[in-house]
Amino acid sequence: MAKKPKRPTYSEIAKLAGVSEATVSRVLNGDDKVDAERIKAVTEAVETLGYKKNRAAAALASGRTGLIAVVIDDDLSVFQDPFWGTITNGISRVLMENEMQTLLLVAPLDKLDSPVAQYLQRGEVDGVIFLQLQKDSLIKKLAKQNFPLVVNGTPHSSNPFAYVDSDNAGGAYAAVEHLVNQGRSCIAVITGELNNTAAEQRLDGYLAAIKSFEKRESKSLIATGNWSRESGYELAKKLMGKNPDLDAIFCSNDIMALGAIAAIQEAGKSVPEDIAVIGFDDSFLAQNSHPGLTTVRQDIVGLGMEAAKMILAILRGEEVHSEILPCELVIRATA
Amino acid sequence: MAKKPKRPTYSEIAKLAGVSEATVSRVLNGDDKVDAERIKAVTEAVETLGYKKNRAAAALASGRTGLIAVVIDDDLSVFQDPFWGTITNGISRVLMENEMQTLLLVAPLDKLDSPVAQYLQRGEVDGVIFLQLQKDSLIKKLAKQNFPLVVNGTPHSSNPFAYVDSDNAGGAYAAVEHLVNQGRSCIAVITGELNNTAAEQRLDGYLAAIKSFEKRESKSLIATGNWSRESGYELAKKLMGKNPDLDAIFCSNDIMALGAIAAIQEAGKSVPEDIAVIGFDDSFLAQNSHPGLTTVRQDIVGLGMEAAKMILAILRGEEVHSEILPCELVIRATA
DNA sequence: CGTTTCCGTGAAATCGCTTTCACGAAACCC
DNA sequence: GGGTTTCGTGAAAGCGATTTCACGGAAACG
Repeated sequence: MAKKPKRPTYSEIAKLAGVSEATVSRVLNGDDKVDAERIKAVTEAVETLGYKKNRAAAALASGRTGLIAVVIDDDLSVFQDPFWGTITNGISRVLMENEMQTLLLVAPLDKLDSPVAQYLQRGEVDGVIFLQLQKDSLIKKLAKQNFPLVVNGTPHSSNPFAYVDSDNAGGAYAAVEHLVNQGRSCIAVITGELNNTAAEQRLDGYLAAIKSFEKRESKSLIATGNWSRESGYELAKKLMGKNPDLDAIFCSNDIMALGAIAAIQEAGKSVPEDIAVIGFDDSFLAQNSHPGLTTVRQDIVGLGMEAAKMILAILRGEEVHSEILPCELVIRATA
Repeated sequence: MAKKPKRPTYSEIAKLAGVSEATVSRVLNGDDKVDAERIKAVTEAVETLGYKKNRAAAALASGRTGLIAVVIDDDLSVFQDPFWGTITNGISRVLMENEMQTLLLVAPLDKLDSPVAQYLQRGEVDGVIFLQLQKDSLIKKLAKQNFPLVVNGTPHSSNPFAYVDSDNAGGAYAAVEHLVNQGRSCIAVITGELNNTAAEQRLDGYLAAIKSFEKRESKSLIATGNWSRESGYELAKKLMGKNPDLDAIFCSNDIMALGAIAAIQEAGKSVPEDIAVIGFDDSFLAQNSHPGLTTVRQDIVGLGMEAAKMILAILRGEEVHSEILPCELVIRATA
């Protein structure tokens, strides 16, 4: 099967460098209390022999595997969404630079004793990054056990675990601000499902902006959607019906924005002349829409990179604080 | 950091089952030449102790890591594409069922001595699945070394490695057949970049169908695109210009199809009344387009699952043959 | 019935690295 | 200056499986 070129081991390095294997280990693991000369000798020996550590052996001896699990919930059409691919890219990049590997765990998370749950608690990985926190019972359990973990997305209550998230509220605020600057005065919002913190935060950003720019506030300008194109379409219709002077809609994601645009155009109005529309995510959909959808972009790779950095910090025993990354308004044709 | 509930080892199992550790190993690794009674005893002991194998130890002793790498090229906007997330899902599922883990390697593959290349050859994984084979120098090298690998996508020449792919030609054929059945007679094609085997195969399928249904064949009906919306838009314009009686376009992906539709509508014609359009991929884009895009769906999860099964078979030392999965025509509004 | 082959089994070596422990030398203290 | 710390170092004991090897009994042979 595989060839056997017999890779060098500590034994050879130790011999060549004229030190003990223990010292080789110390040097290779960055233990500082080693004589500079020996460090140099070992480093050179490693170099000339082309030594690469055997991870399995290291893992067995140390109990640390060098693996970080990225857990993705299996259900849903999660996989239609390029989001997780992008964030995983960011994670993987940072981990690789730090000699750690990314282990992908795709599985349903509902049950506390699911294979994944067991796997994680079995010490097969050093830490875990959750890409979604809807079903957080497992996360809570692990957090309670003090298992190194980082979550993507803001948790509901003041949970005890570190997380990374985009500045959803800030992004929404910027979107509304842009609409205001364009002279829009009757600005509506179509939210996502409100049991979701991202949806909440985007709504909060909208509300904060409306208040701070003293635009019209009204229940009739707030429509609760469910992220789907359908809901964007229907709710835009409703909003237009209730508010004849409506001149802008901020949608909590791109897909709903596209639905809303369809509804507006069907009603014989034009975008953005009559009604401006802004989405959220800057998804592939937004990038390939016509007219080009103005939207709020998240730094998804950045989220992944931050998450990875945080888990590494946790493993080093450092105190970590959650990170909120800024969003960027991408102005195209619809607003 | 982590707790120490001291997991059971072979030693405990052996004691409880009244056999040697060697026998425990034999049972747990499916060696058949063990007395049925002892197998039962060991199995029960494993059960009552809740034993789970320590992978690091197994890896060290056996030289097999239980890890399969999934390699994705880092450059490009690969990550905008949900494709790889979906296929990885399929891979992961099958591997998990077989007690193997999915290791994600995201990295540039151009150089033969890139970190990833080194990593793979270092025996840190048992096998590898490549999700893209543009830059196949590394793949060829590994294949030459007899390293267990599977590739997604049809390789150019008769390369010596196993691959999985969708039946691109068959899907294209079905699309054209559908157009023919609808009474279309002047059917054009917009291809992808032709250095790409998928683009080639889709074109081949188109050509085969045109020939077999005896529709008009002409260079002027074949436009070479580059997968982008822009190229779909421009080429559709050109095709309409050259062929006044054009009544259908088959596009090699959804994005170009969307571009083509825009061009057609701009020219004052309607889809599908005047000109029918079919895409390829059934991407998120297609699923959320209006009017609904008729397109060809690949079984992407299936590709992943097949790839995983193949690598497992290779590891078992079995002979494997490449797999071509059928595509399915998804009929919506545009054709 | 004696001899040879076959087979299931356990003892023990091994995989390559980490880490504890103890030791001698150097540095510190009063 | 004697005694105590501190510090760098190497020997050696694991880590928890796998796998080779040799043994003894059963089966097969002549």
